[in-house]
Amino acid sequence: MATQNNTIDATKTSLRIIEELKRLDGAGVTTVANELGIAKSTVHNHLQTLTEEEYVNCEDGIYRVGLRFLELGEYTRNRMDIYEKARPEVLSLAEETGEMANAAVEEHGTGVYITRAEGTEAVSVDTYAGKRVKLHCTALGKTILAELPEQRVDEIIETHGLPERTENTITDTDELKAELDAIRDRGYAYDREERLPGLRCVAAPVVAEDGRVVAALSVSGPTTRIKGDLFHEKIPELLRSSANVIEINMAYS
Amino acid sequence: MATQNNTIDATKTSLRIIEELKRLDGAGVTTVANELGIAKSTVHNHLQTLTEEEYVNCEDGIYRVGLRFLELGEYTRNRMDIYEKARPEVLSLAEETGEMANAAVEEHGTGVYITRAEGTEAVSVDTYAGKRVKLHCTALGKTILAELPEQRVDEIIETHGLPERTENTITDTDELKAELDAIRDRGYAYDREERLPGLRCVAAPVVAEDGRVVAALSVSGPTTRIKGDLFHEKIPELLRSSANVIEINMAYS
DNA sequence: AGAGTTGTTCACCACGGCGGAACAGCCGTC
DNA sequence: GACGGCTGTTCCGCCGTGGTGAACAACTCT
Repeated sequence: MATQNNTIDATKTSLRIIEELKRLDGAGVTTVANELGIAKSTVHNHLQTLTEEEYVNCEDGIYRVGLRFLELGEYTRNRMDIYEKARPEVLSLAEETGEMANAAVEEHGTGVYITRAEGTEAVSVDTYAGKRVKLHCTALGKTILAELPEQRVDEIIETHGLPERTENTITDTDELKAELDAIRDRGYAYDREERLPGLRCVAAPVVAEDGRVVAALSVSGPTTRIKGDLFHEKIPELLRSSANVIEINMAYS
Repeated sequence: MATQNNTIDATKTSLRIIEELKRLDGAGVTTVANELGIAKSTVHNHLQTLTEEEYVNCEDGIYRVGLRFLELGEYTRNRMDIYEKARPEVLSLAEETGEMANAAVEEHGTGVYITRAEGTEAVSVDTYAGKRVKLHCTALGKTILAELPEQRVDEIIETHGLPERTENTITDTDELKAELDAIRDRGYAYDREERLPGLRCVAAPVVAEDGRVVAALSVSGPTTRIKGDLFHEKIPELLRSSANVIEINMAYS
């Protein structure tokens, strides 16, 4: 666990314990200790601290992640102007298409959903606000990548790799670069079951005045429904239109 | 900073730095260091760690709380069955009253909003999902207190006190106890500008089969509008009805 | 170019985080 | 009801590391 930097190890283990609690959906001291391969007493001390600070709850010996994180998360989301600008557009996208509409931003080289809305026909998938996804295997992520400087794209590929999620996932750097060029020309991106089998996705970027990409919008639904004109014309048009509204709103405020 | 327990100090300072970042809406190393009275280098090391772990973002020397917290927060909220049961009721309460409707739970002796909805006439206040409020000065909090065992109420008063928020805030223990008795008899609670001037609130508890209070629902609006029959009859009735729906839904699932 | 910021690095030192073992509660089982 | 087998908790010692202040670097303003 030792690192060359002056980085604080205790904090890292605290965070790792929290992430483990999330992964296990709540657990006891020994379970976490075994899972992470650290001493029971260490885990106990961390959990005691986190509980005292009200970031973790303990009930009947089962520790769970607390709502303190919701406070910090919602707070930071509400402070993002892109969020309040994007939310109405995501809602109307969901209403107009009847499918699932999402908005995401890039953070530390991964995509983070900031809001989503379900249309009347929407299939529920594994996404929720705050959910993090790899950029290369989603339409949202690929539009964002297409707008980032190439140097940054290389960095992201370097650190995150191009892990395969389905048989359609782009796992080759050159292939991805070509795809990004195509997306940039086209103005929007497709996800043809590259992250989840059966799920198609269209996404368009929201670009600020200075040319930096601030977010991406997407509509996703089952391959059986998202096809033909809808896939190639209607949804892309709706997305570009919504993105445009947001871009204008952000420029004048 | 030393404590008698085996509690981890490094984690505490990390958390304190994060809370400070939230309070300051983003800040640099020196600002945080001065504000907390700890060494620059210490703050720097913590922020570097937190950035590396992707809990904090750094842009142009300004550190901000990251969306990682949203991930954990949304995740834990979505895992609460009370959340998905309460959400539709909160929405319909907002629709029926036109005002702001909320749901909150108790955590570590404070009230935490888990969801809210704005009616067409709703005034925007300072609440958001995840927001934490003292229990004694809100209708939501008082209904929860009224359903908790007295021993627990005493504990909470002990640790949190009864700080004055407005001139109407109940700051006396005996007075609060009497109010809780009245609430228990009545089945719902009032907030007559006890937390914010001009804001009135009605709340009802959601109680599980075993008698433990799991959440509270509320409707809030300006004193000028929330009055008369609405305040004393209609809204309380809507709240009790919604609470009942949730209670039944939770019992059979 | 200077003086004021800032963020970063460095090396030292004491203290506290880590771990192992011992202790304490709690639940079933035979 | 004493016994294992499981928890969570406490205790203590030692090595490691988190905290610090001062020196360094990068940067913005006069």
